[in-house]
Amino acid sequence: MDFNEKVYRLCSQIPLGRVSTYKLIAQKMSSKAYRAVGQALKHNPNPPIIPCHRVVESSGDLGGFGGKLRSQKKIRLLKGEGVEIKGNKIVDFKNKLYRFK
DNA sequence: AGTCGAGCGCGCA
DNA sequence: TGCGCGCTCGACT
Repeated sequence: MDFNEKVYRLCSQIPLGRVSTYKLIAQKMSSKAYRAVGQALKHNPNPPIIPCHRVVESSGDLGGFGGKLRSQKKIRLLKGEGVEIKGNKIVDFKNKLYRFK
């Protein structure tokens, strides 16, 4: 089980209308390589299977794909899934946060 | 309170 | 082999 495979697995476990954070994912795999998680998702080998756009920063911000990158469409898609986004922040982030039980 | 720097793991040059 | 990244947190200001 490679590092990024775990990441992919966890991401795919995120229910519809929920989001998660890099930190939680890293902690779930007993690592503190938060950035590595982001990189793994960035390289994302299975776009349709892995909802990388549901993974955001722990502060509730979208992260790199929201404000910095031009991936505004992902936000649009995310909204369509039930995750409301205001600017580059997630509305009721804590409420929608999925903790990988 | 806000800013700065370090540290993790993987991918690419 | 070395550096950067879709980040996070602790320490200092």
